[in-house]
Amino acid sequence: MSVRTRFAPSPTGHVHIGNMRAAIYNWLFARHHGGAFLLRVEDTDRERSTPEAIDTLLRAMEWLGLEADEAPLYQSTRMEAHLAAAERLMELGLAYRAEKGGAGSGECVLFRMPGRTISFEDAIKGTLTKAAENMEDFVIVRSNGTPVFHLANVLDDIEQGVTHVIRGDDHIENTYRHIALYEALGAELPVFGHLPMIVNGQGKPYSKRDGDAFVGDFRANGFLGDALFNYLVLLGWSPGDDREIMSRDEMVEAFVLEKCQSSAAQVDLKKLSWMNYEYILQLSDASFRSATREALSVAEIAATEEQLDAVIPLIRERVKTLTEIAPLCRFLLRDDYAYNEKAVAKKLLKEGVQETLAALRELLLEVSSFDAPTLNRLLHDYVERSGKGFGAVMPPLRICISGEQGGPDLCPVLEVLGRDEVIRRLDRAVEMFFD
RNA sequence: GACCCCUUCGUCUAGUGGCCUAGGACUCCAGGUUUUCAUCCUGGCAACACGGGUUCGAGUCCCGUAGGGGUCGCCA
Repeated sequence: MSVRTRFAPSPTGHVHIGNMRAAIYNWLFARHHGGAFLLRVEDTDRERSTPEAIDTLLRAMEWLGLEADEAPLYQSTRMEAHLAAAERLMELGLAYRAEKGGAGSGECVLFRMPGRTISFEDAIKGTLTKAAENMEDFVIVRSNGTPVFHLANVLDDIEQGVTHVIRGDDHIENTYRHIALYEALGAELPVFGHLPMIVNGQGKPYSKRDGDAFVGDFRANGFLGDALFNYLVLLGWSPGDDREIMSRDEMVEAFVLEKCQSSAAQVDLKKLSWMNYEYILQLSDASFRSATREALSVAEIAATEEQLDAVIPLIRERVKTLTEIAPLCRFLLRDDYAYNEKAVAKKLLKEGVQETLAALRELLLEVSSFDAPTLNRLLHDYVERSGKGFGAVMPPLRICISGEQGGPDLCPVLEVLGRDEVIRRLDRAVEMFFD
């Protein structure tokens, strides 16, 4: 039988990276075996499962490139089948009506656990066992007549022909119950594989306060879907060799459950940033250009296509995340940039700087051609003649025209700004800091 | 508390009894290239949780201990 895996999230409006990693592993596993990856939306919790929440889920999957092979199954449409199965189980004596104390009132339907030890071979963790005396009968239909997760989940997996259930290890306890349900329903057991949790930078479980654990937040923070995908794949799995940056094809080819880790993994934003940088470098010129256009638009910085032509080469290999684009471009496209106080204090308000700037002003005004190579020669000559050193010349000039101590290569920046603008900014800064 | 799961550098990991004086990557630190900014190059710091076994030999197998996590809903 060909492999069929599924991602069965409950749409809540946020998609946690732990869930998304499970989706990625299911996708990879199905692709590796030439099987199908399915999506089932477990939307039976009416309160939380809004159209917006489902949209958020779908968008997150699209962003990461996780296309499903069949139309999604919405669990809410399957209630009749779930209840019919409960009836069947009651007829077989495998489930029964009863009053159970607690939240509900009235009779609900409980599934009768078989009363024997249940053991299964987990594809990731090995043999897992739970003794009969530690398992109790559980509710499968509420007293209000709606089916409970366990019943719905198992029935839908059977319905969709799921052969491998790969999910978080917080489901291990559920799996013992689910196995009993499969058997009672006379269905063949799928292979189960339980993934360890993903924890935050402090090694603790992600909580509501760890806002950056949602897929949408990573996107908003300037990470690329492919980069997050690659990072998440490596968080709990490895190809068995030293490869890290991998193409989808390579991942699909190498992905096996046996190489999954069985202990929790901690998210390291620094490493994610590094990986994101590597992916940004691999972006096509057209993709980077449209990313730049969007970043500038969000930051409300206007730019013509000609300006983009000039600015992009300066920043192309300097951004680790897309969110760094706008701040880096700002001074190139507008003159209302702020002067970094620390930079000013450290590099500008120093002995001799005013004279240096005055000298540079003259040279820049007179230089025959205002292009980067010429400007580079000009600055070199000045440094040599004045004996001041680049450290005393370049940084002050840079701060005057950009407000910052760091940034793109200086001479090309001067060229892009043009002579008039550079002189104007120079005069403005000198007036501001030295008069 | 009961039951279940987990444990190699700070982090992600390689390692399936000898190839391990434990390898790679990220981070960090030190040099070098670039006399701006950044990149890049080289080097360095740094781990088998602990205690018992089994074995000629254990990071790798077994048992304990400790620590961490999960589950104990008429949520999913």
